[in-house]
Amino acid sequence: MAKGKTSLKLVESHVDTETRIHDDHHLSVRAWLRMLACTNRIESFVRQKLQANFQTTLPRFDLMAQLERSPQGMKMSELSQRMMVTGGNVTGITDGLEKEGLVVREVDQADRRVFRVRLTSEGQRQFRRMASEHEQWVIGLFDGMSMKHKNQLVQLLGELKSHVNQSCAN
Amino acid sequence: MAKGKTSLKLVESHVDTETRIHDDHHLSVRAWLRMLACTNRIESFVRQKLQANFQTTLPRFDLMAQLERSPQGMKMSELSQRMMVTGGNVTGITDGLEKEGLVVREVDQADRRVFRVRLTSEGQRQFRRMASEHEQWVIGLFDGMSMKHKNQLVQLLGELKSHVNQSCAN
DNA sequence: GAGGAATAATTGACACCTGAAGTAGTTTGC
DNA sequence: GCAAACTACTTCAGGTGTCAATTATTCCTC
Repeated sequence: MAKGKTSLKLVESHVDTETRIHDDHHLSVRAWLRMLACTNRIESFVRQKLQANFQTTLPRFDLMAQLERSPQGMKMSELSQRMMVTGGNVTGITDGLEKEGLVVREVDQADRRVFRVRLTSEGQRQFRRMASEHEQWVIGLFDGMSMKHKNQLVQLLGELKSHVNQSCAN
Repeated sequence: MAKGKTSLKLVESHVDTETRIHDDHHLSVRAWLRMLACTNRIESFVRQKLQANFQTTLPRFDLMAQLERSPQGMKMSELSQRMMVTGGNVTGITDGLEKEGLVVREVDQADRRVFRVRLTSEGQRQFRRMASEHEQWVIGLFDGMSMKHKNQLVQLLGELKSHVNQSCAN
């Protein structure tokens, strides 16, 4: 099963017709499409910024974000779990970052199947610069929203997340 | 700039540490990461279902969804806009669907630069089956949520979307 | 009505991403 | 002890995605 990057771009079209959907039964679909629209816009924005300001990509940034909190390094399989992507994917992204000198693979002497990946000092420096900007971007995007509404949103999304997790468990 | 499918999988990790973030300044980041987590889970679920039940993918489904409302066909560039992806991408997805006999390209006599793409009758049949199931999946995922909360969510996301659009406009 | 700007679609290089198959090292159970 | 089962990682094929360059056609202006 391939998983093209962005996908579920039912978005734009449904967004266009969103106003025509009145049936309460469709409330779920509306919520979903609207959430998807928001997510895609924000992701796209962050992606552009990362590319323009740091010549890097979201997956690379994400992997570095994982490593930044584990100075002792992480196993490939841990990265895979945390990032919710397949192992093969982690291999590829790590290859790229290693080639750029931002991370290193180190064999684990205790278990020679394992690679511990960690940020180089260059990688750390670079990530810290990116992370602080990244936070500003996100804050900027949510800027017009009141704290109360942000809180409500966090609540509702938390509720949704748990429902989704239950449904997916099957 | 490459755009790996899923990306922004800061998700899982941040989700894990979410509870440790208390600073109100980070409310935006929390909301963002939580929304991303929800979206990714739902997308992933829908993707799996589409693959398992119909041996198709989300982008293909999305493209067919566009065409379904335009029996007279759509230009490639229209599809590109609606789906919010690049033209080159539409070319590829259309190629695949055409190969499977679900859509056809027809040259527009009025403007010979243009291809009109439309669903074949086979494509229509297949899409309708998929669409109704798709709706059920989404409704199922939102099932535990009260109508009131769904409405709130739709409201808040609408607000967010307009703020994001403004910020991105620059 | 001819040349240049604009538009429609494709192509190619590259980066993700997945699932499945393959390799190498560890554990387990008898 | 040692074969089978398991685990960690890589590799490969295939479907998305992007951007930049190319081709073909149309529009626009003088």
